Amino acid sequence: MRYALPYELPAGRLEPNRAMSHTAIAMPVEEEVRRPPRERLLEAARELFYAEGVHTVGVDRVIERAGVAKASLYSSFGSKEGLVRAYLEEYHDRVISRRRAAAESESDPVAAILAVFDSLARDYQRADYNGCAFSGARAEEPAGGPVDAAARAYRAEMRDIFRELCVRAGAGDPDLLAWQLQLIYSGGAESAKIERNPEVPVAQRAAVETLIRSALASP
Amino acid sequence: MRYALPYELPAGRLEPNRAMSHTAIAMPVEEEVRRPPRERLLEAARELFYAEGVHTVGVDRVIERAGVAKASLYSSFGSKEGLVRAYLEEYHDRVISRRRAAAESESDPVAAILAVFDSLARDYQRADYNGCAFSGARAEEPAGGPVDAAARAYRAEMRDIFRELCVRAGAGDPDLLAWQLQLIYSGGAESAKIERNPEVPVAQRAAVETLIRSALASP
DNA sequence: TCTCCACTAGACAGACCTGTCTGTTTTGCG
DNA sequence: CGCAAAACAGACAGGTCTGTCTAGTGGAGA
Repeated sequence: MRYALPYELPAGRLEPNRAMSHTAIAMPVEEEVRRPPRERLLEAARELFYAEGVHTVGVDRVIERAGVAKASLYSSFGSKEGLVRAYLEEYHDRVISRRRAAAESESDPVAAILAVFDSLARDYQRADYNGCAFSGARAEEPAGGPVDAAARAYRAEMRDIFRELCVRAGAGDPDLLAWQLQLIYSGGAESAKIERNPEVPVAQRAAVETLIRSALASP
Repeated sequence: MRYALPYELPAGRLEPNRAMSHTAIAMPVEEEVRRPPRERLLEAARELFYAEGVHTVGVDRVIERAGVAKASLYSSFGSKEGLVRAYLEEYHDRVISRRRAAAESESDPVAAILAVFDSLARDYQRADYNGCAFSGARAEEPAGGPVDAAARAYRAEMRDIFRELCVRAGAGDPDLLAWQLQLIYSGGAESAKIERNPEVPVAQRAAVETLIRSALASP
């Protein structure tokens, strides 16, 4: 049925899509290859869920921002809950790998711990910083659900990163120090989210240094 | 029209209400005076909003738990948002006054700071502990709203409590120490909410002691 | 005893939200 | 070119949510 074209189809369809793929003069950087719906959905979900909360944002707003049909969402993720799961999974992997990269950029374990916190503090400067995605998502539903479990897994992995560095640094009680660092880590993210005050990263770094120094001094 | 009673009204009305105000044998403690709807609504809101989130819980569930008509909610609070505001206000006053009481139970400022954290740690042991109500409510809506402002006010007041104690304790930089204590405070609440691990209050207390000791040692 | 008035019970409107379904268009590939 | 699979647009069903409204009830005080 490609013969019977609607009357003004060309104009009507070229307007919303910013495709204009092949004009006479080729665009120098042709990076306008539309990424697949699944990726665009995940990106839209990341932006909207992170900024406004998982519950507040409806699927209609997600598909609108992604520029995708609703059926694509349900064929890719099964349900809104599936999209939320994928959103949190992507967040988990992305943040953990960035923190690991920060840690591995320093060979000295103490410097590595400070690099992890500096990596966190750099996030505070983003205009759209809104705290930890797990902390936010977890607040929107009662305890014991799948989001709760995902948040625990995320925290456990962060704590493992800290613990290994604390062992390598020779802390007297590496487990205790790892827990303490996680207190600062969560508290910093939460404080920066609500206060947006430059004192937060300053206090955070000073506290980390003090706690490490104290842990290294004890036998 | 009190003459024309519905057929089985007595049974129908006595069952849901646990009134049974005056039986033959008087109850020794007649504390069953039904508290006014506003109070019952606030109590139900506190339980439900705190446990499951402001957004998740609908007004129907609140009035059902309160045993109150919907019109009473809207005449007392104007809207659901009004009830949420009142819920957060009550939380603010209740928690702040408990922390102040803990601080004032000790004349030595360092002991007072530790008492504030012990007061927080006692909350962790409650079966229904679910973190800081402001942290939870704030996560359910975008930044810049009234809940955001209420959360900042709550945190500012807690920080004032800490700062005054840090000044009295003679900390080298009382502002910095107050910020550090708030990092531990928020991080402890968040960690205890998700992990429910007895290591949290242990690490919390140790971190507070270390940070205070370090702040007192510096000029 | 009578009269307000706060309260209760519940129906209802209107908005919104998730998830399904239909039909059309685009696109990738042989 | 031609076909099949994927993606699009959007209507729609069924449910839930907030907030309003009506009708009736009970108790306190004149």
